[in-house]
Amino acid sequence: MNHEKMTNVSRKRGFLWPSYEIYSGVSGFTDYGPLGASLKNNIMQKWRKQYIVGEGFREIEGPTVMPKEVLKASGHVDNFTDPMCKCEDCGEVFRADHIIEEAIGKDVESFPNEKLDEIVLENNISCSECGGKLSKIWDYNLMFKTQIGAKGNKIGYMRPETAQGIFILFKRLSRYFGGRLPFGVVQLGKAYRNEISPRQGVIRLREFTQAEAEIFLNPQDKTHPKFENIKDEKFRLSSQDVQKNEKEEIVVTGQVALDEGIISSEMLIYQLYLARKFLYDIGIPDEALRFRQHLPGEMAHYALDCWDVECKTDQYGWVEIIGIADRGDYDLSSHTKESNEDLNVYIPYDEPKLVKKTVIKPNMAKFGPSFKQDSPKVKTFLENLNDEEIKDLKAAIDKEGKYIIKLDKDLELLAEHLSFEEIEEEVKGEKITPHVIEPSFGIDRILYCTLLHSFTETDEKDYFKFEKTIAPIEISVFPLLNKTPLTKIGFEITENLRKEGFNVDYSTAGSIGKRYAKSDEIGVPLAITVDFDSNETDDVTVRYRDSEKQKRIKIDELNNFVENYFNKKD
RNA sequence: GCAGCCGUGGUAUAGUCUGGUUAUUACUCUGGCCUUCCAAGCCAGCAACCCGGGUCCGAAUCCCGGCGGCUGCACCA
Repeated sequence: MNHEKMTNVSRKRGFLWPSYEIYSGVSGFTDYGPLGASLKNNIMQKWRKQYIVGEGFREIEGPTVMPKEVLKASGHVDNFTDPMCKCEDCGEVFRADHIIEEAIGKDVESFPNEKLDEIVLENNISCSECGGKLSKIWDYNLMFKTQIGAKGNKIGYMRPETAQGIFILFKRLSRYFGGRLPFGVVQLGKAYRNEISPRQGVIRLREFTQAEAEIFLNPQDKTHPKFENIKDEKFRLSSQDVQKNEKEEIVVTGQVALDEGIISSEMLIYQLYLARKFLYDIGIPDEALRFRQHLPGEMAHYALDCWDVECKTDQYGWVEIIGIADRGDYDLSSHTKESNEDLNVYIPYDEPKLVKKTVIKPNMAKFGPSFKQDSPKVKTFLENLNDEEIKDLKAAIDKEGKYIIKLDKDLELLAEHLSFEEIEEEVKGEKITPHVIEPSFGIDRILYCTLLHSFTETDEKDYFKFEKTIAPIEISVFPLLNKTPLTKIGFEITENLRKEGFNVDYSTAGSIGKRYAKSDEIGVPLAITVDFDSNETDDVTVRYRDSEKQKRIKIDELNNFVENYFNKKD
């Protein structure tokens, strides 16, 4: 692990570059160079393979510009802000709640801005730098704001997370999945947050890539069919208890974590397992990872429970790279309220439930004479009673022979007006608002950690020891010298491998040693060298990046050999 | 956003205090030579004073503003 060397190589070789460099750059943005872009794509492809192919989730792609209503409902318009104020003399900008707290020693977090303005006036709070007058307080919202359409009266925001795009499609998605829970939907794409002062390179970007899965499930049933397979997997956990009481991290199996209530559900544990498996497959070892539960005050406005996967770095300490949250029904309920669309599913019971209940049979023949024009009202009243009220009514009539209905006037209901019947009713299911378990991956951070932990220093060389399935370039082809027929053979080999779908670099530049060194450095797993013997013996040298061992392979068998090596199934 | 330090080819740097010839050096990179494998050698070449303004006969160098980087503070649902 060596941040400094790694970032140098990554800049030099074309993984990560600062954005808008020729205009002196803008912080909080980053460019992926040729190798970085490929690496990122490979990581995202691998992610798709795990969640879409492996778990049967389905992918959607929504717009990145969202109308205000969506983010109002999600809570981002109101909660994704900081109250700010500015000194009218020196221009210094402050967090309003902080400067107030400092001045009067009272916690005013989540007070409305008007209230904060009042407090500033009443307590005569001034600029802590120059003593100048403070401006009115405004909200600094971390979302990028824009307008939709020419009139400019439709406010839009760049989405601050990809998740909302899935929630707002819930009706169509639940129909797509046949109305059955659980189901999983994923979205990969850009999200935007206008950070006040981003630093730390690719760790905190204003525009970043997320890969999120939203798993909709029955709140009564957070089990997972594959939990059985992973219940003995061990997890290194830093729970709320561990953090609050400054205990050692605990290492427990999934089963124990469930039994002792450390993690609340099978589904959540299974997602922790999947997240770790993914990271392992792209070359981030378990030792570099830990699971940390959010503390109550730290939790986002929507979360019931949240576990971060954190990765160890030498430069930034433990960095959050994945958040796995139980969002409860927060989002679907909020969107139901805001949009007036029912975002729920009908859950049929395994077996219809037989519910015993008492129903009222009004004796309509007696109604007319007794209630006259009030008859329909009495009928409606009786029809709208719930089980509890029917019981009370029956009890009253059994005991006292009458029941007073209080409508616009009191009406006396007698035993002769109605009869009761005990029936058994079949209830087949109920409507519920699903809960959501959300694994949310920060792709840029994960890519950084992949670079950091793949970067290997030995006595001979420093290089990216990528897992071969994510290496941006898979094979290097080198004629030993820049001469025919070596170049001709080399070029043919390159073309053949490219036809098979391999990402191949062909180069004749510089000495063979230099080319090997560069090829290793950018993490190409295999190099193929054509020499003067190749022309006569029809074979070439294959060299492995990690061991630097070489072997001769017949040119005819080359495609087969590399396909086996990369285990490519297309 | 604030404070301190900093910004010279792709990389690492000399020169800045004390303004003055064609901006130093090494590596890298590109082309060539090389009949045999791990950054070799030889020849040739590309390539820089963060941006804008000011002072001055003259600015990489001094002054002001901006942008960016690092560190600290603040911020990071």
